[in-house]
Amino acid sequence: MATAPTLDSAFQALADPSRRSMVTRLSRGPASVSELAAPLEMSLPAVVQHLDVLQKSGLVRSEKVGRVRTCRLEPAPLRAVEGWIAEHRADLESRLDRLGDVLDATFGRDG
Amino acid sequence: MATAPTLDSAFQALADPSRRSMVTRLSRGPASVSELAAPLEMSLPAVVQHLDVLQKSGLVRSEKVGRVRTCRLEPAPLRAVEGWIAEHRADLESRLDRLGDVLDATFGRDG
DNA sequence: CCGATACTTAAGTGAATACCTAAGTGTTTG
DNA sequence: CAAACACTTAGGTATTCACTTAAGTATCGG
Repeated sequence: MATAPTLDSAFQALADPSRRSMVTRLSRGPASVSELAAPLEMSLPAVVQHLDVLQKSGLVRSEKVGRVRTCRLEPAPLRAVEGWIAEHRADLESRLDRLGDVLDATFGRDG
Repeated sequence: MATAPTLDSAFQALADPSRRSMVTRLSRGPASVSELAAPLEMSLPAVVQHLDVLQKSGLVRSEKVGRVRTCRLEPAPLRAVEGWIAEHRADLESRLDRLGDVLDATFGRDG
């Protein structure tokens, strides 16, 4: 479970709707802090705190040029989170499928 | 964004390693509260609190028969979370792919 | 029917979150 | 060079979170 610390902070980061809205915006391309802040009805420092959470989780990277900080979404942590869920859903659903088969075999496929 | 409230609580629920360990256990089949608690080094009430979080998020459902409560994983919220991430990752990566194409076209495919 | 089992409820605590306002620090622009 | 701009830092508050212990409440097994 070496990937656990990343999953923790990534799931945590994605748990907040404001941060998900920032991720949605960034999935369409890089953006400045002000651009990320624009649709959110909160102070700029609050937005920056959300951005910190996203950066600490590795989901977002940013660099400052002049006075504007440009933020980008990172694919890797997104893939890690998607992978974790996909595995568990696959385990669950294959088991549910087999259960369906058993029920079919026991009671007949057209019940 | 009608699915947002579910995503909130589902991501939140999955942000904790104890709760993810419970989900992992349940992806292999139904389990009682004590079975979920066994590998976790915390009190039973703490485990039940985590279970409540999982249930309120819709990820887990449970029913009590006699004195034992049996918990199961629900596929739907797992699919919703996976879908949200898949969409955003797809947007991001297709954009990164196109960026790669542009760089290739500008500088040549073998640099 | 009595003790063990499997939770369940209640109440409390310390740390982490999600905001805020106010006052900075560098960068550009007129 | 002064004002506007894009953050950045500092500090404060109210709520939520992740636990804890202690004391219940229904089963079930002998």
